[in-house]
Amino acid sequence: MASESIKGKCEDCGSRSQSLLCSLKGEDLRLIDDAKFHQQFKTGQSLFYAGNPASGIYCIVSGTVKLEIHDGEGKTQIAQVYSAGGMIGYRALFTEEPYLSSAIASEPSEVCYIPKNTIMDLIQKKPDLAMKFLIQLSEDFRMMETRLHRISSNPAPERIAEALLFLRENFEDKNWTRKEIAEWAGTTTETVIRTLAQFEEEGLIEQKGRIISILKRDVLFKRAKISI
Amino acid sequence: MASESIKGKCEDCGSRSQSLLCSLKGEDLRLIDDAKFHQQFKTGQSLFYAGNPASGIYCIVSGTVKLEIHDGEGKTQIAQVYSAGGMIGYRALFTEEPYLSSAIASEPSEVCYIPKNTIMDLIQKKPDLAMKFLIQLSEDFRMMETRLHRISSNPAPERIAEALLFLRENFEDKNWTRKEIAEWAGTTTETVIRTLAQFEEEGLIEQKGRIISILKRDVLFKRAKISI
DNA sequence: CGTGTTATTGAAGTGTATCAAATTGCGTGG
DNA sequence: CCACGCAATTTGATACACTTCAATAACACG
Repeated sequence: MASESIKGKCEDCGSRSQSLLCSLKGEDLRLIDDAKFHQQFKTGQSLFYAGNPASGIYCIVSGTVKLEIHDGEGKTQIAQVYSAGGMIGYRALFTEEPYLSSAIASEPSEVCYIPKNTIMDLIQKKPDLAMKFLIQLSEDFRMMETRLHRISSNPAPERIAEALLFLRENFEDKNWTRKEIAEWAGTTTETVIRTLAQFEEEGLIEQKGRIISILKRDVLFKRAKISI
Repeated sequence: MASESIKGKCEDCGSRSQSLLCSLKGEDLRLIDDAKFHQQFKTGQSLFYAGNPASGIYCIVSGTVKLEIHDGEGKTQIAQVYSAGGMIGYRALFTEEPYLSSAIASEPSEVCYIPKNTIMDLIQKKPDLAMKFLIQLSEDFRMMETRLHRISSNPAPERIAEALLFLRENFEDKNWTRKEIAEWAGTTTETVIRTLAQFEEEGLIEQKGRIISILKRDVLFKRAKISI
């Protein structure tokens, strides 16, 4: 199980500035402060599983958490990834449905859990908070729509190039496994390995053991067919 | 170009009851009534194109409209489909980004265009309208996430079975072309045709010319691996 | 220092896309 | 109402990208 630690204050939280919720001030911030639960997760541990009822949201203080969708045959798709300042499961605030995906810490992570009703009360009080959620949701939606199209219309090398870029640009310090890259790109570990070898041969990247360095970012972008 | 017609009243609109927006009453409804533009589109005509700036939303009065994403090589993906009561482009209310997809009438359709600021004023006035949008967006998001996973982890026959069911259950009276089924399922027209022939051989469906009848709905569901 | 995950390589099979060409069916205009 | 034209459908042949399975090597972790 995840370990609970002594409550820190939102005021002192390093990722507060990036977070939609915790950028609140004064009285409002204190409400969250009082209601939240602070937890730590080791790599591979799960915040929640698909099918679990959703009763609150998770704000990431540090680390990286991935949302995985599993099918019956062991295939896993990484639907989304969040790091410090990110907010997980907020869609559940507005629907009664259980989680669609499982949340797994991809590296040691600190997380604050905030109960649903705390947020809902806040939204009642501050209607412009709803607008912030709308903006966030709209952006996430757009990204999901883009991925749907890319995954269904691009061959594996394009998707892998895109995955490399996306994962590196958004999570600079993290080293992703080939399995994770595959699960993000919607392909297999073996195909990722073979494609990375190809990219290395072309001088686009360099592999030192498990570490991947991007050498020609611009060429890789072209390869990923990212124009938008 | 689409033809504009004489303004009807929202009060008299047949699809009002199903629509998030038009289920408003009294004064609020009248605001929309005054601001809206009523248009008609023939099959294949476009409401807007990907890349166009978004300045309002479209409410479908009758007919069917599909959102298509195109890549550079002529491949098309149907991202979403809406019929009477549906609302298109509402995500644009909350972001400044241009449309990601093009909206095409899939059969003769009546549409009401409502300018962005009319909606935004209403949300200011009625904060719970924001909540309705949040709910709608959350549901659409969930569906998109589900599709992403399905498209990347299921082989073509599963996806086609799923497409058949989805398109039939949600748009009963409409006959979809094999091309449209392919564009929804993320495959090619030829594969759809061959797979339909297979389904027919198995007695799951029946094809009379361009019309597809579903004979064994439950078996088709199993085939589509829909459990959730 | 073992043990399990991650990475790598090879061989084989196949699902699907692609291309091409013929046919059917539908809507439109004469 | 019929004929024309175009789009939708169909079928076949071919190619190959990718998955799958299997077995080994390298690495991280307790």
